[in-house]
Amino acid sequence: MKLVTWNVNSLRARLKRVVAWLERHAPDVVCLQETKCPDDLFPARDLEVAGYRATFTGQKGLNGVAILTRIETTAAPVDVVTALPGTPRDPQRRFVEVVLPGEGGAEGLRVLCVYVPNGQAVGSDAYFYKLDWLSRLLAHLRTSHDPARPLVLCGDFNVAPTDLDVPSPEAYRDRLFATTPERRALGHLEAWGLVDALRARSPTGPGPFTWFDYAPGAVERDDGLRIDLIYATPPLVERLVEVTVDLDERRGDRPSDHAPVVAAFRP
DNA sequence: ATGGTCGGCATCCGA
Repeated sequence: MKLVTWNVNSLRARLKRVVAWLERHAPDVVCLQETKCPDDLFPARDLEVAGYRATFTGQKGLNGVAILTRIETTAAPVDVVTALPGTPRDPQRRFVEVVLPGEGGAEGLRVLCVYVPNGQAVGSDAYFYKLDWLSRLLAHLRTSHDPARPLVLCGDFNVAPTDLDVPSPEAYRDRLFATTPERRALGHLEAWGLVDALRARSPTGPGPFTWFDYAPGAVERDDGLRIDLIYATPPLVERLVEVTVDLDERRGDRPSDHAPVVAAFRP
């Protein structure tokens, strides 16, 4: 089973690249963030032609997430949730969750796809919204899910989990994406039972980075951040083969500013 | 030492 998480920075602007990528790699599960696409304009037909079912929630201009599943290999999603549980309802479209039923009574896979708020600047209202959003995500896991079951939580977390995930720990000390409260929030997710899949297989750094600024030369200088993460519960980590960052997809003509992160699992 | 680029939407904002 191959799963990818990818912040596409506008699905409609990226559609040709996304479809070409899906045809080249044939992933079974695809978690997309920043689709920037209202539901009535979501390119479901184009994705279906490419062989994928889509579960999505979006809004005009900003945010938006989707989970695509390969029709040929994957059962239709059930138990769909399209907003981060909790009150008040989050007005921003940043969360989608599905269950992919297993074959012949086998246990299914729960998939959560998130686009964590950026946070704008340390100490800003947006920063506290980000921390609050992460604590609501933790509360949802604690109240509704079980780390002993197969579950993946993946997406753009807008947090570099450790000093291995930034180019220079000194330069990033207490900066947005690397502050203690942001990292503590990820630490709580890990304490609940999630494992950072890439770091489990690639224990040294710095990097690999998944996001690079559009400013010229950022990719060549390897001046990025690792903020696109695949968290998995232990029964899935047991089946984890490898996790890779497709840096090629960050190059060339009009790429997203994020590279796809791909995890392969044994059946 | 500074600031560079995108996408969506409207001539600026968020990233």
